[in-house]
Amino acid sequence: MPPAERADAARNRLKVLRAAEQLFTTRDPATVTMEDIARAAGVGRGTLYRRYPDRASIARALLDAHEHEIQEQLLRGEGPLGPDPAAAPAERLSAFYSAMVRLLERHSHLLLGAETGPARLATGAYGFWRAHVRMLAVAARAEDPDVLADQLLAPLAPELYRHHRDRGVSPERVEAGLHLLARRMLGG
Amino acid sequence: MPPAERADAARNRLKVLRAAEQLFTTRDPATVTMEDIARAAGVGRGTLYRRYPDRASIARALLDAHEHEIQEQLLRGEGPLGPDPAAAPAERLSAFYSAMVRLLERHSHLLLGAETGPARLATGAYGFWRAHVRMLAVAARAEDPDVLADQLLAPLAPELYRHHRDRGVSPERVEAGLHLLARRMLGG
DNA sequence: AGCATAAGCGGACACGGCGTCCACTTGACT
DNA sequence: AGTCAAGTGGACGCCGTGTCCGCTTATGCT
Repeated sequence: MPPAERADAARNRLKVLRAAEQLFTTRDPATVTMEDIARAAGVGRGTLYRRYPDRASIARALLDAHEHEIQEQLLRGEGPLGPDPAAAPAERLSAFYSAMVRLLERHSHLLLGAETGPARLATGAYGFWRAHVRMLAVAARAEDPDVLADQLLAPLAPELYRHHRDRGVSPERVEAGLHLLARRMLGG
Repeated sequence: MPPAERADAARNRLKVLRAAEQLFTTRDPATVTMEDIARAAGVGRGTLYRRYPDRASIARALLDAHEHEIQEQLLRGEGPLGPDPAAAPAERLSAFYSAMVRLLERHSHLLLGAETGPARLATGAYGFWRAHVRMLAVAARAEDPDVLADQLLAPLAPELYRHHRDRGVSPERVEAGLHLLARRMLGG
């Protein structure tokens, strides 16, 4: 097994994560540099690079816990979010959309810091969401689940969510639009 | 009126555009640098910057003609693509989707070179597409046309299209998915 | 044709972020 | 206390960006 993390390393990891979270929520995540984070955390550049190769990996580390929580609920949770066989696919997709809107609302800064553009689609998390939505599409006897899954996930793009919010659109309106999408595309 | 473009300037503009198009289609657009383009075009960096402040503006110049063609058809064309009052909104959206898939298929390299991420939503072209789709949503008596329009445009994100194509999904399958979306969301 | 002028050109330059490397420090284990 | 691997941090080289300015060349006028 891997040797335990050294005390100073752990201390620095926390300093880095705190500083990064602060910076991401304060400024435009795209403009935050590695050096900014290192300086704010009070560590050297080398120390930062030792653990995190780039900005995205730091954002991902910050998101990890939150994303895992949702993934956990999808796999084992109660109600329409979890694998309830009684719930219709459309209902389960709606519940998933709601959970994602909550995630976006709370952490869109991090999501934007994590990956924007093509890289997002190659993420492990994205693969998980796709697998889930694809499964729902299959359950709803959709024509082409592979394509449909990505198309149903497209409106969750973090940049679109931020765009809406910045223009004064409430999370509820976004959610309502997504629920309609779920009902129309997977509804009985 | 502005003085006419000098002959050498015009010559260089063409050299730049040809070189850029070549580079964009050959390599990953994201990795093409200004210097690459200048070198390939056989002009100095200063000359390049004189006209184009960044890579995106070059890609946009290359796209311009194609996008205007579609915009022209939306405004004045025949059939369901144009402003045919006899065509149902769902039908017109399907026609729009088909046109966009053709554009993506032919020029996804340029679209990726132009803007990826948040910037895309602030583009003039995107605003035009949104206005069009919004109008169709209104015609179909949709609940929240502003939000719906963006959600209907989301699956046209160039990065998603490339992602599909790279995984062996045919344009026809993408198009079929979009047509289904159009029918379900705006259909009678 | 010759000239004056402004538009165009292009390379040198400074800046900033990236990622690496390595000599030094510090913590863990005996 | 001693050993040694893990960790640290800043200096360094690289690359792309965008600007600036002295030189060149097209153009229009006489």
